[in-house]
Amino acid sequence: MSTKTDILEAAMHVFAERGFRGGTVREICERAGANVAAVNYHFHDKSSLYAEVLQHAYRNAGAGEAMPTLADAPDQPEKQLAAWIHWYVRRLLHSDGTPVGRLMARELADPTEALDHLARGAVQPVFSELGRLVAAVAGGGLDDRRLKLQCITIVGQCLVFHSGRAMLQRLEPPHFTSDDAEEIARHITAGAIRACDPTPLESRR
Amino acid sequence: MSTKTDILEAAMHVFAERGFRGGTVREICERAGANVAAVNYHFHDKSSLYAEVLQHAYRNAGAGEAMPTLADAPDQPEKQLAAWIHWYVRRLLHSDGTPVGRLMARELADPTEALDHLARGAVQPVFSELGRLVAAVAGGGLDDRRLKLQCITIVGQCLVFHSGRAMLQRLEPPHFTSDDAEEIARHITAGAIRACDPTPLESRR
DNA sequence: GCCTGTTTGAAACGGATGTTTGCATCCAGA
DNA sequence: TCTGGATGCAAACATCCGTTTCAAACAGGC
Repeated sequence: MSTKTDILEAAMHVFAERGFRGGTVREICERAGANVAAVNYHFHDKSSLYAEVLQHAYRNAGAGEAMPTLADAPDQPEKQLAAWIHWYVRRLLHSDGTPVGRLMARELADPTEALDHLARGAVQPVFSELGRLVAAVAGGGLDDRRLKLQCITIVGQCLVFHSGRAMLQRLEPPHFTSDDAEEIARHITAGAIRACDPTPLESRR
Repeated sequence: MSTKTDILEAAMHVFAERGFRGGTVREICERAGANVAAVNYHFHDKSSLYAEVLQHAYRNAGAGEAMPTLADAPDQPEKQLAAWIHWYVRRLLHSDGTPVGRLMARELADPTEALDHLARGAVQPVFSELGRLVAAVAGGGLDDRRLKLQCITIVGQCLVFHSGRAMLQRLEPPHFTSDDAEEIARHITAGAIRACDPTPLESRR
């Protein structure tokens, strides 16, 4: 039974590094110290192995800190929103352990049928909680579309530091690494809270 | 000379659909109505063809519409920043013709050596212009790191509507399509201009 | 120890892919 | 008309990949 889990672990890293097509079963098996035929014996084929890798990765992803929610402190929505953004940024940048972030990015660039299950099961709850937090900070001053827009742009600001990392590193400095997660989170939080302020743009001076 | 451009055009669509590894020389040539050896004759090899496709796609993206710059109206930085964001969002979402967005997303998820050239040649100028615009709107009230942070988060907010599209469509409505480019751009612009306001967060009420 | 079902291993298979080769074709310019 | 370089084409080549085969090694119940 050790061989099967070894292959699963090795496949997770190989698929995260090289993608589904780029990752070869030979590299997976070599990394797992197993024979080439082991993949087809323990899993039916390469595709089934990939599906199990995704499930395994997402199941073990929430092993870290718990997501901050509005219910934790209903009277301090701004503090909870800040905590949520900090949690999300740290989750994205501190990819110690399972490289679930890279697997996710690859799924977005090249969606398979596994993305539907992932969206409903793992992403929607996180997104819904962000919606509750933003709505609470805004105090009901946002309609559905503006609320959704605000949530998407918050997530986008966090995501770009991970998904766009390869590009950002090739542009001119200053650069931002995982050590700057707190600075990044503070910046995004400040912008998000200001955006929830119902004051019109023209009267801010 | 027609064969070379035919191959370039066909390769752009094939690489956008299937990625660099997934797109085969044979499919490209079949689509271009050329022989398999044409790729290695006109371009050195598959990698060089891919690099030329990336540059060609990014250069011709949103052809006809020039990037708004600060130099166009140095006394109206906010208006120019709004124009820049609108231009960038429209460029990302209205991918009529060249599928530059999908190519970039794939390149970010799976960087090749072509990304270096792309970053220096095509992306850095666009990013630098955004930096000038944000600096002008802020009126010199931002240091290097905060300026860079602001630019990255602006780009991130635009990008997420494209790179995260597959996921966003699978979440709960309301959804945003390319028809909502103007609404999206206005939302991002409003947030960006507020973020450049040097007023401390606590005194906004 | 023997039998039975499970797991591992080396090798090979069949197919796909990037690239090369050798020759045919075209087409200005002498 | 002849020529030489540029281009196009069919076929072959070399390599890599996922998968299969089949026999050996193993584990546990009798």
